[in-house]
Amino acid sequence: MPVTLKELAARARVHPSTISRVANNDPSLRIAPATRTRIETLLRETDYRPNGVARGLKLRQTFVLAVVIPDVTNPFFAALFRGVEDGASSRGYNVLLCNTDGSPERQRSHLLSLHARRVDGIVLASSYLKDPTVRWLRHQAIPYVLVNRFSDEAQDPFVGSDDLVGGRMATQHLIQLGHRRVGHLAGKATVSTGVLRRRGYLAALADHGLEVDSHLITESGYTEEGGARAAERLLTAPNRPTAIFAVTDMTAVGAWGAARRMGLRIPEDVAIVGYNDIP
Amino acid sequence: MPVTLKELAARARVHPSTISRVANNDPSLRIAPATRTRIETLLRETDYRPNGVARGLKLRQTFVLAVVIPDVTNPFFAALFRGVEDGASSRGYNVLLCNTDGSPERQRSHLLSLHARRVDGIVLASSYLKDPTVRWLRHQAIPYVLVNRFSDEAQDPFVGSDDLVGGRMATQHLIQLGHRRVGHLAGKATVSTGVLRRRGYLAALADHGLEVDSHLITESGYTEEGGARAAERLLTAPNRPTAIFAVTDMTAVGAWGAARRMGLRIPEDVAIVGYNDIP
DNA sequence: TTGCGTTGAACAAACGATTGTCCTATCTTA
DNA sequence: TAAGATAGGACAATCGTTTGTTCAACGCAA
Repeated sequence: MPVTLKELAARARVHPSTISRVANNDPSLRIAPATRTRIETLLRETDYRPNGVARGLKLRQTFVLAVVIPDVTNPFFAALFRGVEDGASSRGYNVLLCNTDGSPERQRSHLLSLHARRVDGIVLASSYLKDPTVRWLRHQAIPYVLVNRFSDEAQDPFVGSDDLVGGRMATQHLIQLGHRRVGHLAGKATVSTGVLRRRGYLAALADHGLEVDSHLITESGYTEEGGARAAERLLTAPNRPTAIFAVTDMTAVGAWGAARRMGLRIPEDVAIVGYNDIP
Repeated sequence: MPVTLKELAARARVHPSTISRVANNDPSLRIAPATRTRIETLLRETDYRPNGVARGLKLRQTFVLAVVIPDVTNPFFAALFRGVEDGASSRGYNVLLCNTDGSPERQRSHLLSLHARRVDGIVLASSYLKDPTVRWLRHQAIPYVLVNRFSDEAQDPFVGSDDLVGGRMATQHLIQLGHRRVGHLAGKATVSTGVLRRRGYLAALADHGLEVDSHLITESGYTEEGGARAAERLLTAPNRPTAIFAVTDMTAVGAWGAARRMGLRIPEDVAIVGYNDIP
């Protein structure tokens, strides 16, 4: 059992508060040098470290953050987490990681749990449009920031890329390579990235006077398998696209695999562009 | 500010302990049905959830686990984490994720922090041979399990693959394909996986009466870049190997990239086998 | 009416740490 | 030498829950 203030106090024959003040280097403490030395030695000998739980209760600060993402095996989110953890741990924080798999219920239950745990802050990268959980979060006392995806309806703290512009640029790139039939593996209509990147795709087509062929747009979700299935639909259809803009890199990878399995060369037979910049 | 037992007690005109007992469905509580209903209604109305920090202090159980790995952007460790988190969160636990980048100091500081936080358990997947941090951990009251890598010197709880047999099988596979000059991108001598897989490699060579050429063994570390650099060394040397056994999949990926850049075909010019089963 | 068993809760002591306040010697100074 | 200052810590409340114990009021039987 780890040592407590009370035990140390008994050993040093002083009051626990005195130990605490020495350990925390409280400037308001006036203490005899000899006593201070005695206590400091004791602290070192016993390798005392204050109980973080008790500390959290008293200070109302846990030094724990949380990152909520769909799935950490997706390299994009793994990298996102690393960024947070690197910054946090160097400042004395630890970071909880929660995977939602895109399930609103899992997200909700995770957030309730994080709230009860009194984490000091939440990075939420799996929000939906008009997300009830985000709505709830707004009324709680916990600082939070939405990442990558946002939830409309209100101004939440948000950091992410401009998906509209990004989707437009990606599509434009394909068009400028000479492609006239550009397909889109679209994200979900309930997620900001999906909606905006699709809108960017449409804008780019309009920019170049290309007509929208609804058969060239198919929902893929955000997984590799989803991308593979969607790409297969697109590429087996009559009059298939010569290029594809995939809503994320993971779906692009899926599309890539599907195209290869169908014997298509990339980029000669079909060009593929993703979105995320994963390895 | 979230609601507390004391506040609810005031509103329901009962003692806090009574609220607690109703909330926890304490069987030892005898209570008038009317009072119980009143309290239950109140609990629902206020959406009361006990403060996890206070609870953790009193119960001496935090319902927090921790996973310590070198780097979550490595798909192998990301998958490892997902496994833990899936099992944990369905049982009411949250999981802290710590990246060490293979640095003993970062590992040590993380473990001290986790200890102070009174996590309920630690999954450590970044231990060294004769690891002082593991040595320390053995004397603490926290349950732990070593994963993937182990630390010798003592019997720690461990789960992982048999790296000796695995390394042997991988190498054997290459030999049976007809390769006579099989190179090895070796892990570090300070890590169990590195040592054992190398030993497995050597055993396989011996099994087939092949001589060990020390030029065919080069340390690569566990990163993609390390694998690339090491493979480059191996492949530019005179009398280069026709096959390579890489200590992990990430190094194999690096080797793959290096070989391609050098204009070598895989597996015609050089065969590559990794270890981990990542996507 | 006295005594006893229930009912229905209140009480209080933890869990460990933090921090504002109070107290008692020992000096200092007039 | 009496009063005030200062040094050196002790005290105690608090953070929000949990849980063993106590207790008043009531009902019932003898």
